[in-house]
Amino acid sequence: MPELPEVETIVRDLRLKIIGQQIERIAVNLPKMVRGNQGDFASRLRGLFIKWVRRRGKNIIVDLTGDLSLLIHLKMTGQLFYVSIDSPLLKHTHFIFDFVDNDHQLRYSDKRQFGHMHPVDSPQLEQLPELAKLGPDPLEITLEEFAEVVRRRRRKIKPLLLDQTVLAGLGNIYTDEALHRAGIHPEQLSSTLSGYEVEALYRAIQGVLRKAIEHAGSSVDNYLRIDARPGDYQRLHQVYRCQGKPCSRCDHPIVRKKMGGRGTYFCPHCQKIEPPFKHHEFKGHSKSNLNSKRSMIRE
DNA sequence: CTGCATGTTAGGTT
DNA sequence: CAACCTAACATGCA
Repeated sequence: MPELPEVETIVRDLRLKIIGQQIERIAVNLPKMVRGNQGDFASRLRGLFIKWVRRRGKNIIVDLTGDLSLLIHLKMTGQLFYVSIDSPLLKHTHFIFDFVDNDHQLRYSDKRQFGHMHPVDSPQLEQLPELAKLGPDPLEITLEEFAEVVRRRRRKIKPLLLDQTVLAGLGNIYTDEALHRAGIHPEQLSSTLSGYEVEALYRAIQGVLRKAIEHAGSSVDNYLRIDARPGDYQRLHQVYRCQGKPCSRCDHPIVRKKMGGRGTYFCPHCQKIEPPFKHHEFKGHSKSNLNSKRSMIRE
């Protein structure tokens, strides 16, 4: 569940709490959640100071002294909490970090145990396949670069946007929200998008992500902020888990459809699959082209 | 009991 | 090589 806006919120909140702190000890309740050498995880990190916290796609990177970085991926149900040592332990708490001279703990809990923590020598971070393979951040890519990747590939647009090697950070919620905002059908072939549609999609992705970060992410199912408060953006979802509700733009009901194994939410009325644009048809001024939204959009 | 939720990777097929 | 499909991971919920 945690996608770019949720991970970004966690990273920003963590920065305010743990930068400069020294790790006193770590309790590892479920060693298999550690990637790399499980045996020396706690001893390797003990005594180190937290220098910085950052995000790469949906990964959290905690940079420590001693040229060590801790790579954390929450996958679907991972949660990080920074809470008082007195606060009751949640059921699936797998790691507890204690800090020197501090009455708060950093806790990692993960119901389904898909997430992981991975200590890596900082200089070698970028060579890790899981980071090296990631595409550009959707908030940093330029329109030109975005247009290039979208048009060079020949894939349905939704799975393309979900592919972390193409763009790093979008998940199921924000692809559906962005496609709705741009008025593009999730199964539209990426190579058939007009220049206008590519730009609309680019702005929709960035607009949705920025808004979602402003609202501290979407709390559906699992995600909570590090102080256990929920995010706020789920109230602003236009399509995700809104099946049956009227579309905010055209009033037609939002539908849910299984696509490539995942739930996909869209408005079949204002997100239509457009046929590939053919220049010679346009030059001929065929009636269907003149009357379609597409021909108005294209030069 | 069944099916569904979702991120990612592995492995296989087209 | 690219695109696409399914299974797997583990748990809880309707």
